[in-house]
Amino acid sequence: MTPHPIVVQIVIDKPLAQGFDYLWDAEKLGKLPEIGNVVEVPFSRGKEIGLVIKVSNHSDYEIEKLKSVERLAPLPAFDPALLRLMNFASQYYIHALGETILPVIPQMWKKADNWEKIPEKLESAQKSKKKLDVLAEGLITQEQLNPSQKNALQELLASHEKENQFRAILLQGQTGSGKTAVFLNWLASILHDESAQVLLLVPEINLTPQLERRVKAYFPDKKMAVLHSGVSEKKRGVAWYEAMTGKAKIILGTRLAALTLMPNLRAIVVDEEHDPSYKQQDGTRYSARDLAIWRAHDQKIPILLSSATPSLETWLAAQSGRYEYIRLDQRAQGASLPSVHLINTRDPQNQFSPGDVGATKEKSLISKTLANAITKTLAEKKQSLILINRRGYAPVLSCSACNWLSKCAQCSTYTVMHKAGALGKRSVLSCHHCGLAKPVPQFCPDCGNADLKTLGHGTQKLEDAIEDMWPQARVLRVDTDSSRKSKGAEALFQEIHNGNVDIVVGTQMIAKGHDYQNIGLVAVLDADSRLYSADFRAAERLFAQLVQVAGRAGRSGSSSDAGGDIYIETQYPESPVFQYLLRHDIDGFLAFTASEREEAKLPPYSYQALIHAEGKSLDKAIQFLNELKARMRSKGMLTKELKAYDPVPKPVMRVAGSERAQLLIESANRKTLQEALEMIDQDLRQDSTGRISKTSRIRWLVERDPISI
DNA sequence: AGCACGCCGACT
DNA sequence: GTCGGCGTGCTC
Repeated sequence: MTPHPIVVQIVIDKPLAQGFDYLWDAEKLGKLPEIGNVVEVPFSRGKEIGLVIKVSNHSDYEIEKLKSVERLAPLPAFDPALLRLMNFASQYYIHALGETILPVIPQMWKKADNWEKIPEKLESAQKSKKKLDVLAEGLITQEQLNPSQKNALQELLASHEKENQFRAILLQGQTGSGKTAVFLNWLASILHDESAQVLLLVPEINLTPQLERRVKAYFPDKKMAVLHSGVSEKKRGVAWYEAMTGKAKIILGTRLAALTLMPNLRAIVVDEEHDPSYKQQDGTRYSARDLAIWRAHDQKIPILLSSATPSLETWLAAQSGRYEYIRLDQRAQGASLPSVHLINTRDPQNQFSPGDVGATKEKSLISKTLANAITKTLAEKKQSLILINRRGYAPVLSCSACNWLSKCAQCSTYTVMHKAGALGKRSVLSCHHCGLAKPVPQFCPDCGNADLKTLGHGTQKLEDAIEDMWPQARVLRVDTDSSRKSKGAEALFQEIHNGNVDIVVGTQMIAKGHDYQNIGLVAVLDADSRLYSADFRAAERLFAQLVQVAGRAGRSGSSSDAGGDIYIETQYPESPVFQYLLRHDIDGFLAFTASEREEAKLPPYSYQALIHAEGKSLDKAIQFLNELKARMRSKGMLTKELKAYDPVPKPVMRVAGSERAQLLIESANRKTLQEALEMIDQDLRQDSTGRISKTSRIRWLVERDPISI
């Protein structure tokens, strides 16, 4: 053993708070260790991929017992800026450092056996990429900016001399106002510097080939790396490598891209910054938008947040001057705002009566008023989009004789009836929470009665009803089921673009990220289901979705007439969500929501965290959380500053056989909450005496800034 | 998180 | 007598 062994501390992808020390054999590995190196180490009986977080000559552990680093990945070391971000994320979201860092490494780099063969792979990827570049040529690379866009761009560029400085900018503008063109032009100016890299974050569902092509067309001579879960493993591995080596200048990706190493990162754009998909819902439950802002601040670079309906947090920051505020209210290309129509479904005038021609009251799932509007839209040779946020045929099957309802065997939910597909597949009852599907029974399992009825309706049933009502119309259903069956969502969207469809029935996914040219009407059928929810953010989300949906109807760049119509069926037309929407008053709605939240001391006027607990029985989960709360009290943590509510079952209490509960913790003070969460985490991890009995075998998780409660 | 070790109940 | 339940501790 050498007198001065090189010792490195490694973190691995396990929920272990500490790192582990290993010896570094510089001769065998060919290099001295660097903080941020990706390595393979022996761990327990197997091997693990880890990251070097410390290099020294000693270990608190017995040197003789140290194992050695096996291999060093042919990757640049994670730089200090990225490690600062990882450290912050790990602390803030109360997750082990290793569990925060390692999941960002693409699968291709997690197999150490591949490391030697990787250069070839990278080369073959280069070649196949060339083809795409050729395809991208010939696309429009410039767009005419209208005066409003030019102003916005000027404002962005004006403070450009403030290099090396954090700036947060909210770019707020209606759908169709041309936000994308503005920020792409802004990024272009930053990319004048040959080595500069920019990060463009988009919500999960918005990253379509369309957008990718558009960005590519803007920057034909810049290398772009696309990072999202839909990209093949190999491509992702290559893109990630190109981002971290600085080769790729434009990194376009979903939330996971926010944690990618970019050595020359100079600007960040978060498109649709309010979108809930920026919040990761498993693993480290981070908000990619919030982390991006932290990163921009830390690295002293500008970040632009773009949205038609900003999150309340961002909007307030812009209102108060903490963020720069750029408005873009003029719609591009003369497109005008759609007219919003609220259909009061309680008003009999809006409903079919038995004597009506066309559809009977029983048969029609939509109001008479809406049906008339669709007929009119068809006559005008325009397309209609009909949204209902429930896929399948019907949300539940029931027995007309006894009170049997189709329930999932392992979850506390009803199973959704899905009708047979074109491929002769059987109709099934499927659970949308655990995925379990079984054939639809012929007879009631409880009483044997053959008369089983569906309750409620989803996209499939609506599709059937629409086909019945307008037999001559071409109807297309777009939801995760139909896009799985055909060649994916893109193929379906293409059908709409090509004008091969008259009426589109689908879930929210139709409304995202696609600019259709010939939409005359958009209808939302189940808005009420999300209006009065236990989740205080439901109205905000619904509003944002409705504005987005309305934007689809308003896009009519090619035709000169006014924007289309949006119809919303509701029992509560007087609700503020709809009233502000009627006036297209986004700021009014946000101001109203802000005052409500302030009064109720809800976020962003307070800070929250959820402790999730999951166990074999609900009682055990609740008991665990009660014990935790009692411990918090006995430790004097529950003060005026920090409030713990009572543990409650989760909205879907039982999933895949385990039962779940949650405890909400709230404080007006961010730091108080942070400290409390750290204490709770330590307390729960401690394996010393006096800890909460592990007898109940509860799996628990701390979630910071939950977006739905 | 896994996984092995080890200590108590119903049974191939 | 064992199989296997799960509480406990450990992983450099």
